[in-house]
Amino acid sequence: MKGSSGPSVPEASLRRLPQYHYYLVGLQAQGITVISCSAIGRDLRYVPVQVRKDLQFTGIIGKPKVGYSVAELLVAIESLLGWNNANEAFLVGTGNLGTAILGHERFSRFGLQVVAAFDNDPRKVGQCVHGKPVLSLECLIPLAGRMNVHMGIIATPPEAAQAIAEEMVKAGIQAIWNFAPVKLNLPEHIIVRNEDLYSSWASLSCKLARRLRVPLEENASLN
Amino acid sequence: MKGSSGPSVPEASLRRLPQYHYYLVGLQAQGITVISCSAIGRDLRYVPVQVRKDLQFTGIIGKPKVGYSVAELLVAIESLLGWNNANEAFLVGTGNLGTAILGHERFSRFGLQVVAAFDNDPRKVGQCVHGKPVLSLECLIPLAGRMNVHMGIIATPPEAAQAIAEEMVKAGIQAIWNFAPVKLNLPEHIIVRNEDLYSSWASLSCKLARRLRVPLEENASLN
DNA sequence: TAGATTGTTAATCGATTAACAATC
DNA sequence: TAGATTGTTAATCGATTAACAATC
Repeated sequence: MKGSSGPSVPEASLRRLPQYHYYLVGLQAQGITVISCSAIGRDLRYVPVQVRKDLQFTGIIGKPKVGYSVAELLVAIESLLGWNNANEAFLVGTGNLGTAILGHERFSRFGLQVVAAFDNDPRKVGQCVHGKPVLSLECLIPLAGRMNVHMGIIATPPEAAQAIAEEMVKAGIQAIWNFAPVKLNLPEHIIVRNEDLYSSWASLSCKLARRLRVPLEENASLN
Repeated sequence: MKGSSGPSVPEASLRRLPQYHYYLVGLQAQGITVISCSAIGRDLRYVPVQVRKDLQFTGIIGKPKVGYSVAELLVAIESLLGWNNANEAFLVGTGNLGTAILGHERFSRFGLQVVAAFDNDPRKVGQCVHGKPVLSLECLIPLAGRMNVHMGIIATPPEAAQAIAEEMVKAGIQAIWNFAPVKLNLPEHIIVRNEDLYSSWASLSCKLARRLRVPLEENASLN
């Protein structure tokens, strides 16, 4: 039993959907109203059938020989991703990264609204960062309940992340976006997304090291 | 022909290796010198055989009934990921995100050393951000050649990303870490890693929307 | 109509997991 | 030795791609 909201979207498709979204917004700005899988695939470098499979999860039905309605797709993707109604979120940790996230006003267009930030540094508490109040960590639990916040963002040093996450769970938060490079140990039902920059860096760094290590002539045959 | 550096590591393992690394550093700090797959798996929530498969790519051979040498694993992972010798990198875009990356001094421990930042805002050029000089974009190509820099980080608004990436390629840069939410169109041989925060956000947001949409009783059976 | 494009079923591919022999 | 743990081969699973019928 998968609930009443259709089949669950595979992680891989979920990662591509925002790319289609960004692309479709661009098309709409150019006044283009219909688009085919092959055109999307050409511009975004995916095979057309993959685009088709992904778009099927939106429930939008295309017209053979014509394509899909750009406007319909946009609405459907936003609805599928939950971007149509705002998620209010708390952010903990107002270092460099936390500050950057607070300042990224573009997020608000995609349903993410950070309503308050938290820090344990008394010099920061009481200040505003990018227009958001920085509060003491002790306020997190009482405020989350009162404001009915379901989402938490962790941008603390790794050592603090687990404790903060547990606080968030106690506060009734259901989904956590974790920017600290630690695996969080939390109850099954909490939705966690780890944004591990070291993992990404590893991928890049490994491939470059490989490239620089092997003789130049071999590079062509390397992927 | 896959080059002379052993079999290429699958992306999925590559993403887990930094997690093992972080975990092993912690063990070493506690004075633990050997560790088994089952212990790693228990703490990091992976099945032991997966840990074993991943660790095999390091080339380190464990001792049955004992486990793996923590020190050996650390050295091997660092070498595999190319973290043992510094990659000098250029960063373009000194907005919130670019500033955060520049300030993340922890990266330098993992072989990433940003040597210069670039921006097209004349008010920023000539300043320093987190100790790194901000230069005019025109300096990128000549400097990259002279300093032999192979890595570029893009932290610009999406509209600028493609043009910057092309500049980087002209400058001889071989690997690009792209934080702008656009698919870059570049020659095959350029190594690109997209750090698309919207993709991550989509995954989280979709799952939370689903959770909040379905009746509470069904949540238990939802994953 | 003819041809391009969608929708769908089947085949392929790669990654994860299971099973089990080898070893300290 | 007995038992835990590694290393490896085979089975499973899911995602991608190929093939083809349906449709405007």
